[in-house]
Amino acid sequence: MTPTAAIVLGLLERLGEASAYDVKRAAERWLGNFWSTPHSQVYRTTEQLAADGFLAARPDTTAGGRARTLYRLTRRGRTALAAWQREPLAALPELRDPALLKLHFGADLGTLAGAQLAAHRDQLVAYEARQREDTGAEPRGPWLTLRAGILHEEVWVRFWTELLEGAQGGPTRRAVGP
Amino acid sequence: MTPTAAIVLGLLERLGEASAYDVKRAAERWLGNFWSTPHSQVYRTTEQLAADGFLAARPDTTAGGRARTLYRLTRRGRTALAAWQREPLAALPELRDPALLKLHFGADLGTLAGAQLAAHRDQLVAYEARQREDTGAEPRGPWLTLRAGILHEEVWVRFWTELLEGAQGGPTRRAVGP
DNA sequence: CCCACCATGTAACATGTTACATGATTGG
DNA sequence: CCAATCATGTAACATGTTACATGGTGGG
Repeated sequence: MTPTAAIVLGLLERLGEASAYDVKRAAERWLGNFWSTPHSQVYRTTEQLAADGFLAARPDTTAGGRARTLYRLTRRGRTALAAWQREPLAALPELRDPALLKLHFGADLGTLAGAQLAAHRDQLVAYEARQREDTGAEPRGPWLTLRAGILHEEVWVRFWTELLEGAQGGPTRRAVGP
Repeated sequence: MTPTAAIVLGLLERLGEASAYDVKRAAERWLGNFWSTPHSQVYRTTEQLAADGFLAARPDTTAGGRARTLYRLTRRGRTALAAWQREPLAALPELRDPALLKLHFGADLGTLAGAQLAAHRDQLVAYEARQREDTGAEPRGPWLTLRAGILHEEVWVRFWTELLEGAQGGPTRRAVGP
């Protein structure tokens, strides 16, 4: 079960019968915070899952609008999703941030830290705004992932801010202390 | 310039002439902290960079040992690396953590948070040990990326700890406050 | 001398990214 | 009615992952 497959199954459970495009929009709305899934990926995955019997596909016949395919979970899909939800997960993600690569290889601190700091600040503001919109009524999952995003953005802001301040102090000083 | 290409060029600048395997080991040592690069990827990239004129390749002729190819930067490679280092970078990384997916889709909090917490704690301990080994003499880049790793692990530990405590309080309570 | 592990690759396949194409819908 | 945008896909290519293959080397 690849992450994308889990996303499609999980969202279709919520959406009932839906098109690949619907799934893509739901993914943006609910997961866009920490996981992006290009639409081409979603189309490929729905097709694959249907071929493997996890989804049932049928053409949409409603009058008007372009032809499209609707999907819904089969019993098998539901079972697979539930099994995936139950499995624990000990694997850790990598930071894998290109900005850290540049930092490692000696990019100019002021330039890099300035650009990153601005971008992370914007992201943090956007997340906080979204968090304020949250009524607290919906399931906890989405709220918690948003909180994770906020915590990490706070760390990035702190990290690049310290670097920037250190860079202003001159290149011979150590930027941050232990 | 893909990230992998930048890694290969950056490491070869440091290593002088080296084999793909040497580059892979250096990547593990220096970048393993936040970026993994499977050896197959490194072999493909050195070959590609050589074909494009960024690296010069020559067979290793030293007696004994298996035949292998040694690479070094060409002038063009050096120029490309310097240009990459100068470019600012405003793009942000995604968390893209499978554990957050499970969390979003309602995995059991106790199980998931327990497994993640243990793994992140181990990682944090390992990073802190490595940081203590650091003499402070080497270039700052590697030290700074290690620090970034530590800050993020601390956040993860905090995040999953709060969830775990919230889960013990019972599923009707909100796990964490704003 | 043989087994395990290091070193050096190649190959197949899955995933992710980018670009192309084109039919509806809607706002100006 | 035209342009922009939403919706619905397909295709090509790059990257990442996993598995295979096999030659050296060093320790028991």
